[in-house]
Amino acid sequence: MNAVEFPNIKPRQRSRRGTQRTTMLDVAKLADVSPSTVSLYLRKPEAVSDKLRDKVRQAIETLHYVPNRLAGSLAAAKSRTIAVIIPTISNSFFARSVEAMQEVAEKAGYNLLLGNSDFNPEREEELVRTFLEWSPAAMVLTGCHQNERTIGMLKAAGIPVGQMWELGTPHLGLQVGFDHTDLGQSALEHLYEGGCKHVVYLGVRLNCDHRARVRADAYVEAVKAAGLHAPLVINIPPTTEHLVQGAGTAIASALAANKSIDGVICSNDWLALGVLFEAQRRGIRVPERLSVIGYGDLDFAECSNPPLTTIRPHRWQIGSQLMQGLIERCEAPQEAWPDHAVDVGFELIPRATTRIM
Amino acid sequence: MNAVEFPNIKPRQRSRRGTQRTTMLDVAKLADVSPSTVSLYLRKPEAVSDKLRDKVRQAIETLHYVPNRLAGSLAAAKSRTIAVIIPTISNSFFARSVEAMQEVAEKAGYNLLLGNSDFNPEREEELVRTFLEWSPAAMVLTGCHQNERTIGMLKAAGIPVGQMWELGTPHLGLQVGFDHTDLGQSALEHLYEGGCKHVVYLGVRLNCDHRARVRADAYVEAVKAAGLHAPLVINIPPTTEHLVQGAGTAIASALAANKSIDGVICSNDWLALGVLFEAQRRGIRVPERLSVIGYGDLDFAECSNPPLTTIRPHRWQIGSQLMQGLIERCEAPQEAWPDHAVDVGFELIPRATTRIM
DNA sequence: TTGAAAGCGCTAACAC
DNA sequence: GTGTTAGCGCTTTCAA
Repeated sequence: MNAVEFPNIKPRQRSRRGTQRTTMLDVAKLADVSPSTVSLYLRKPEAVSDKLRDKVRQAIETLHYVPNRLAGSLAAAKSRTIAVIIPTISNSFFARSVEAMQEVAEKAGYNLLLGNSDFNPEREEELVRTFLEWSPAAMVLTGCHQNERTIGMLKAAGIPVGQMWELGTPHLGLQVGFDHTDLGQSALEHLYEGGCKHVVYLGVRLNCDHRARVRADAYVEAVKAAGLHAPLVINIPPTTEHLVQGAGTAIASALAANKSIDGVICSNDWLALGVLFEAQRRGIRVPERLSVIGYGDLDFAECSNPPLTTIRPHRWQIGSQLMQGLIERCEAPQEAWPDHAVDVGFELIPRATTRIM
Repeated sequence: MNAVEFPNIKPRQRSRRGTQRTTMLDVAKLADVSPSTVSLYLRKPEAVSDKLRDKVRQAIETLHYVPNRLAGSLAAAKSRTIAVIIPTISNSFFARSVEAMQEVAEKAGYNLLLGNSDFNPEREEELVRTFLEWSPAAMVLTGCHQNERTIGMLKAAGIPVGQMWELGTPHLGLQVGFDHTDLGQSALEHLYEGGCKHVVYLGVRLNCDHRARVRADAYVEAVKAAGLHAPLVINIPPTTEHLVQGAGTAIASALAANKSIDGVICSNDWLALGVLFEAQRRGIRVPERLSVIGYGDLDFAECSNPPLTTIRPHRWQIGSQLMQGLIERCEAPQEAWPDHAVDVGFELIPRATTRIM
């Protein structure tokens, strides 16, 4: 049996499945203008007459109107979100770049969708696929070791793509980074110039961190070219929790196996710190008996004992320049997106863990 | 003069402002089913018959169809994005929690929109406002020092809200964190128990980092209660780039001003490291002459010289538990969102920079 | 189990 | 400068 049917008392309370949310229409009604005027006001306030501008502003305020970006982006077929994929957040190298990107993006009215790939191309692919569903205005990737499918999706998406921290192929649009081969060579040269006769390379995750791998490879080639000794790359097992510890252990056993080692290039400052701690523990004099060079110029590098010689990447600059360029592209026609690479370089900071002769 | 006008050859190439993008309609046509069947397939594949399921799957594959989440979220009046606001990314404390949240969120099919407030309530407010425009499914904040307007917006939004790293008021929904007052007291107690007679507190950004401030205040109260000496809170000027350095300088001058100081509680392990470096430089024996306790249990704490006594917050757990709870709330009716606080505690790790008697 | 149809809240082309 | 109107691509009743 049917219950007594009330006629629709409320004359269609905002449609079949209304959300009660304050909409642009509500604002328009209150301000006594058309919805498109409200829309225009929101996008180009200067194109609205003073009188209406005031009315609209006031209506928005009294209603606490919050525009729905979902609807806006859908209608405009473009969003103001930029997707960023980094290997890991817990790494101040990338974190600083992300922070820089946030700052730049926000000023231009963009939001960041963040994901971490954990140095895994398949996860990167998955993230790109998911992020693309949000119609981002642009996409930022770390390095240039994307797989085929990722590249394909990105090409098909037709949005500006940025790659940071590395220069090379495949080139997906805008690159901001520096030459890791150059960096690896510079580190070795610095140690040789300081009088080292036998330099080893200490790294972690060399199998998945492509950039560290490139630096290590550069070291190997440069050692071969110099011909003073055989190259040795030590890859610390990635028990991430005890990275610093691992470096100490690794260098200790290398030193035990080969007494002639007198220089270490570390894949990052954390490892270098571990080496320094170990040297201290064993009474190995740094830099006389063992020279150490790091990478990153992290906070502690300047005041460790002794202060660490290291190589400083321009972490902030990488992020801000890339985002700047990307946003420009977002607001320019696609024809104005030539492939472009910006080499921001790096800086070798000689301190007290290496000798200068 | 008008050019020769061609009649509309292409019969309305997907509407006035079509985006050429492959849509659900394209898939439906190819699979020879209705759009709603495709939609259903995407959301509940098991509700579609085997035959149609296959046809749809195949059509999606051949067309490389990527659903448009913007449209989906708009139509459904809910999205699968969760907004996260942290003070700063370049801080492995929060970074680890974010990583944990990412992992949990992703498994459940959610994406993270990230923003950093830089410890500034006004920036936080601005971020909340912006993020709300995206109709997030939930919102995560750090700590519980939101301003009135932020709280108002959040209440009005009617979405699950999470607060991490701190327990207290205002309570906006789900809190996962620990008691910083307890932590401050524990640190002091530990030093007193080790025989310290005069303990100072070393911090940074105490004016904006509420949690560090709470720990410092707890120290002050506990010192007063013990009555052995006057409390002293040193607030390092926030020249962030040389945090470790700053700690060394600060402790050096404190020690010079008052020779009786024999213990330091550091607001984080970085500062503690700076103190350790400084002690080494000046030949101050740790822990005999000066005991040091940090906070964070960062990577290097275990293998510094001497290994650092510190307090470990459960960074990963905070993120994963909070996200877990939030997602549950997203999928439950609003009535099932009682205010709830989870105290995950912390762990004091005694190592070699403090004495145990 | 499947399909038709009516929006979700907004933008943008166009006319006035 | 302002309003009218037709979608953006999807979800979700509702009826078959």
